[in-house]
Parts: sequence; structure tokens; C-alpha cells
Amino acid sequence: MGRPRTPLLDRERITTTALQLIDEQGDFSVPQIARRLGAQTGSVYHHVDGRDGIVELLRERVASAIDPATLELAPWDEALAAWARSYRAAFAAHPRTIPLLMTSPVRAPSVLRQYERAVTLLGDAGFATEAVMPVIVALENLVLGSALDLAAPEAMWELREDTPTPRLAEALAAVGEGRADRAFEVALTGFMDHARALLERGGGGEA
Amino acid sequence: MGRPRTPLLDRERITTTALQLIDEQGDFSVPQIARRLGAQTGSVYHHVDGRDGIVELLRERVASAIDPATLELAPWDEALAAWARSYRAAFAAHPRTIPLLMTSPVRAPSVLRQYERAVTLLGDAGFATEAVMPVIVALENLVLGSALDLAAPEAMWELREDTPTPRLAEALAAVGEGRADRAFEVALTGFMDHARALLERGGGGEA
DNA sequence: ACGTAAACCTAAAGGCTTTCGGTTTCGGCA
DNA sequence: TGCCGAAACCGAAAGCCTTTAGGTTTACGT
Repeated sequence: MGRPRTPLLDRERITTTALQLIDEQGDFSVPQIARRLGAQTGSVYHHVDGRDGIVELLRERVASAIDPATLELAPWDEALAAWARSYRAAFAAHPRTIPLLMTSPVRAPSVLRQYERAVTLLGDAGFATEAVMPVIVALENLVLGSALDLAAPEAMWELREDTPTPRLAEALAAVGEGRADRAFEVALTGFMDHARALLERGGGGEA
Repeated sequence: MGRPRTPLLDRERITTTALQLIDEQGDFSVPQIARRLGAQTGSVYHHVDGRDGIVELLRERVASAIDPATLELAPWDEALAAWARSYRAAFAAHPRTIPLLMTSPVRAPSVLRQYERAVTLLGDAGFATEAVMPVIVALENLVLGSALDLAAPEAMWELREDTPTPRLAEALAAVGEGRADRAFEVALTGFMDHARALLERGGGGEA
């Protein structure tokens, strides 16, 4: 009892353990983290700003795999597409964090900075101010939706015997891993085509 | 104590109360529902298959506002676009249910039937089997993402003073309600263009 | 009229988040 | 070297949640 000779807990280990738990079971809890690290539940709160604080650490950890250099490419459309691919790859590595991160607002400074850079990129490219967020949010939905499907292809539809849905079952069975990657590329191409058209039409700001 | 002369609880009232709580606070719990209906917590479990059962009832309730007749329109692209608009309107009425419904798999028979019909529509239109789910999921992301933004425009980014993000703040402030509607129409148009192109290119099934 | 099923209650187990005070160790400073 | 504050952990507790089990009263069909 009392302070241990070698520390059991720190933000790094707490984040790693939470991420492990999510990869395994799709969720985490503070007592679970404490047990895995050989500490008591309350001790975790000395390192972290509650459960929500852990979620923000997870957001930073996962988002740190996004390559910020992509947003410095030129022209803007290549930068945006490269950012989207890096974004998707980062979340595809830990897809079960997505429901957790989508529920709570973004607070992590490092992530906010990335969005700030993306907004600047689109603004400088000529998009109207009011058109910027819709474009970014649409891209975000495309990226996260695709990453979620990658790991949970059939998990989102729980087919039941009492409700026959043969075509749905067939369509679900036809979705493979390689095809999910191609589906993302196709969807991204469509999105970029649309974004370019929007810009040429005058930046998307007019009625 | 004992059975009351007039029933306090039924699935209808439980669902309505849960929906009220979500509209107000963004979440619900079984004890909260019981308190509002003047019953004890345990009693709710006699009418409903646990908390997850209530979530499924919510899914049915919200989805019941989607007009199934849209999927019977011709040609297929008008049917899909009309379905998307009806879909969005239904969730825009109760946007805070979206995080709840996206987390758990779809079990509700009435909702499964709608998806079965949508899959059939696309299959009959000529889409390759393995291309159907990507198209539907992409449309779903577009619809739900848009509905979420409609109600939570700024709630997803919690700006902090210690991390200056002036362009992001500016872009967020420029997103109004009317503009969100137009942004959805623009995104939907882009998506439909893409889907049509995919079909004409051979149904989206080839490598 | 009577028995069964429905609707509710009380109670409780077990989990979670969060806070608070106590105890030991570490690190810097005189 | 000695000391003191801060850091790191424990123990305990409050208050919430989900879920189950058994008891009691009412309603309904036979």
C-alpha cells in the first residue's frame, strides 16, 4: 500500500490497454483497465480526466496514424484524397473505436489542428466558407463508414429466421475484404469528382 | 401493490417515453422510463426485451416515418433518391437517436424488410450483387451524417481557447439550417450521379 | 366460481463512474 | 544529509445503471 517503487500507471499504458480492450470486445471500462494493469479502479483517475478523457486519448492515439503531410500536397484535390486514404487506413486499424469516437465531441487539440488545416486547404482552394464543413463532413462520413464496414461487414444486420430477407443475405455474403477496398476507392473517386464540380461551379456558396 | 386496475406500462408508452428522454438529454435509462410512467424499474422488463429491446423499438418507431412507397417508384434512381429524402426526414425529427442506433445491429423486422426491398430494387436495376451493399451503406452514411449535422451543427467540435482554430470556427459558424438542407440535396445529387455512372459502367461488379 | 395468466412491486446481485481521505515513496532543496 | 511537498497508489463509499427472482393483486376465460 502507498506509492509503488515502480509506477504501474501512466497515460500511455492506460491508452494502450483501453485500445486493446476495444479491439477485443468493442468497449472498455475503467475497472477493466485497472485490473489489467494491476491497480485499483480509483488510481486511474489520478492520470486521466475520467472516462471521457480516456476516449479523447484514444482519439489522439488512433488519429496520430493519419499523415499530416498529405494536407500539404498540391493541388488541393490530391491533398484531400491522400488525406482521406490516410484517414481511412488509420481507423481501419482499430475500427471498433469508431462508434465510441462518433458519439462524443472532438476535444483533442492535435485532431482539431488537422481539421483546421483541412478547412484552410479548402478555403484557399476557393470553396465558399459555408460550403467547407459540408464537404469535410461528407468526406468524414465516407471514410468512417467505409472503415466500419471493413471490420463489421455483416455485424450491422442481424438476420432473423422469422423475417425472410434472401436478397439482403445474398448481398451481404457478396461483400468481401478486397471488394471493400475497391468500394472505397470508387466512392472516393465519385466524391472527388463531385467536389471538383462544386468548386468549378463557383465554390458551392450560391443558392 | 399487485396488479393495478388500469395498466401503467405497455410497449407503446415505453417507446414514447424513451424517445422523449433521448430528445431531451440524448440518452435514456430504464429507471428513468419507469419513474416517468410511475412504475418500478423491474416492471419495465415484463413488457420489453431489456435495454436493447427498447433500442429496437426506437428503431422501429423512428423508421416507421420512412415512406416505403418511395421504393416502388420507377425508375430505380428516382426511387432511391426519394427513399433517401424520406429516410433523412424521419431521422431529422429525432437526430439524437442516431448514435444509439448506429452502435447496435439492426434486428427489427420492419426495418430489415425495407432493406430487403432496397437490395431487390438495386439488383433488379442491374447492379452486381457485390456492389449492392456498398451503394446502400454509402447512401445510409450520407443520410445519417446529414441528419446528425442538421441537429448537432457545432456539437461535434468542441473548440478550445488553448488551441487556436480560427478557420474551423469560421467554417462552423457559416453552416446554417437552410444551408444544411441544400448541402444534403447537393450531396445526394452527387451520389446519384455516381451510382448511375457505376451502373452504366457494368453494374460495379468487375475489378 | 375458480384457476391461470398478466401486471406490478420489493429486493437484490453485480457492474459501472466518480470522489475522498489515508499511506507510502520520490525528488528537490536547504 | 535531512526534510517536506507532491506524486502514486489503496480502501471505501455514494449513486447510478442493468437484469433477475419471487411475491401479491387483479383480470379473464372456462
